[in-house]
Amino acid sequence: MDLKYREENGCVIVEDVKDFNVVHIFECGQCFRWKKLEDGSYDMAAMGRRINVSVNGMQLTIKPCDAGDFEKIWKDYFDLETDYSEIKERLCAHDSIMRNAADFGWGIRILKQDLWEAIVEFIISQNNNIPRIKGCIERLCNLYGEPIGEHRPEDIEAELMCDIPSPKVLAGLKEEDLAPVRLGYRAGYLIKTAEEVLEKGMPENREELLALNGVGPKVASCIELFGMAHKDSFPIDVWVARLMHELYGLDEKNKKAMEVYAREKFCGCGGIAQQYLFYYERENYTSKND
DNA sequence: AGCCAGGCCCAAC
DNA sequence: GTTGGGCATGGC
Repeated sequence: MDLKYREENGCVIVEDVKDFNVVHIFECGQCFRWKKLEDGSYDMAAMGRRINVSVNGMQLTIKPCDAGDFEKIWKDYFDLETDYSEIKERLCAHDSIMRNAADFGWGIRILKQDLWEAIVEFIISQNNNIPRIKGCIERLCNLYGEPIGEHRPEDIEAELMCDIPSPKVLAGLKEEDLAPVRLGYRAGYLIKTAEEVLEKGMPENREELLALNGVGPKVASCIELFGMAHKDSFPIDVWVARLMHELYGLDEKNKKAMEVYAREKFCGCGGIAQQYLFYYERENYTSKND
């Protein structure tokens, strides 16, 4: 795909961006640190940068940003060279359930996040709920992460924007050092995993992910999907298991059958399908019950 | 107040 | 290889 973009006033502006909605992307459960500002744009510190992202019509603005950073980092981070319309056509052609889910979360894109960040965040995510996960990660970053970016007076929380702490920093901690973060039993997982990564380097495949302490099949799938851009990876948590039963009639306990179904029916992008379904199920479930 | 959450580890089969 | 108990914490 040919990306039309330009630098302007320290920003990069991308034109003709389709299938891109900041709420869908940042609130669909694939990431936990993007902060919504009052104007509807989103802020984060990551990849050694601090940026703000906004969309106006089909125009995406990343600030501050230059062409070098855009080409090197954000083009892939936001998966801008993938045609999601074409993927949705294939996924929904013979699947009215998927059609509803993809109509609902039409602007979702699977982010290619920093691998170490994905490892840390999805270890924390296990047997946990999304509001609390966000709090844990924010406390962890504020306590042990590197501050990033300029303090902008218009942003009250600007000075608190910090990156995910490095393996080296986390490997040097004791569990009691993490007590203020309130990670529960996950604190030990995080420290041991940081030690393993420091010693052996970053994992490169599923087998190496599963060897990390606190990483099982579901967390490994999330790391593959959101930190390695494996769009066929199909994480099955309690929400996905429930929806595969409710919507597709599969046995709620049989994860093997769900993996087979996803592989055979979801056109080689089970991870994208999963994210449409996950967002659809969660938003409808929570709005139904309050 | 109690059930639940983007599950995993480990021991016992 | 599979199954089940235990697990910190706090959102709702």
